[in-house]
Amino acid sequence: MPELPEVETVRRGLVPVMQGARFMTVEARRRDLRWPLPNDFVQRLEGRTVERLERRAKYLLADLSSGDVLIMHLGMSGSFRITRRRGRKSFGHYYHSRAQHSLHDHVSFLMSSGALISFNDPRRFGMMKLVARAALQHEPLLKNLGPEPLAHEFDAGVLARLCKGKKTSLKAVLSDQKIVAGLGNIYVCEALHRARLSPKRRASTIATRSGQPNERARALVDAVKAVLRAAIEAGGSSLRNHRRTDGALGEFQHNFRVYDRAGKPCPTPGCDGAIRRIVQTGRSTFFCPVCQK
DNA sequence: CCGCGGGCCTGAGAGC
DNA sequence: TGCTCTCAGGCCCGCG
Repeated sequence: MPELPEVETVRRGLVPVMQGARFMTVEARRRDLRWPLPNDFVQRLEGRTVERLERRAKYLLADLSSGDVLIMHLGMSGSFRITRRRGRKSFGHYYHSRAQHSLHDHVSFLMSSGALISFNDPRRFGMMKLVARAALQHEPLLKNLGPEPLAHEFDAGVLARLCKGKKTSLKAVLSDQKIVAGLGNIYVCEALHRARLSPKRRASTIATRSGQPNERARALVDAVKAVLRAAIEAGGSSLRNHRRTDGALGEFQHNFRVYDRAGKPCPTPGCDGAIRRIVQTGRSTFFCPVCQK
């Protein structure tokens, strides 16, 4: 489900109720997420304060007063929902444990801010993991991630160097979290269309032989940044599972130019092509064969 | 090292 | 209505 804009939308929703707040009660109803939650999961959270809630690629990172970092990932179908704790303060635990949780609400946090945060994930491809902050740079989930696409360090030169000599497609390269971290199937397709580059194009063709960026590399980096910024602005894309933490839908799906639009006319001004769906490395790709070269 | 396909899960939607 | 089939926004692993 969630790519960078959706995860960032979730982060922004959680910050007001999590950052600076303490875990009062933690419940793990289902521990068998992508990987099992550790046995001491609840104890290592309860009583701790979230000092900062950050995002790296598609991971949420909660920096805790204990020196641990809670790493969270939404997988394909994960979402966080905030409801206000009802009743008197002393009834907090009662309402938490008896809360009207629904099927697939696997983990919940009752925070000192008064918020009840529920993690819902039907497919259970999501995960939560606790690691010591001091060991974070060795964390296997994070250590091989490429640059953040919205950071200054991600530019045409960096992308060109990473694509130099690569025989694989631009679609595969942009989907690779080791090259650039945070894009997924939707935003790769959307960025390539904005840059007018074919998803089938060999990645090496955005760099000179020496690895210098060409005009295509610049267009692609600009397109990636633009589409991500616009999608964050719109609260992400809601296809089936993504919701903002207040339950509202994201809006960026209304701005898709190619994703899930097979057969529809290409939105590029002056282009009379129709959007096509093909399969690359097992996943759907949507593009316009006329204006994307 | 690199790229590909399979697998992990559940649910929605299409077609019969 | 209900069955079967396909597909879904991610990522790890093993294979060649």
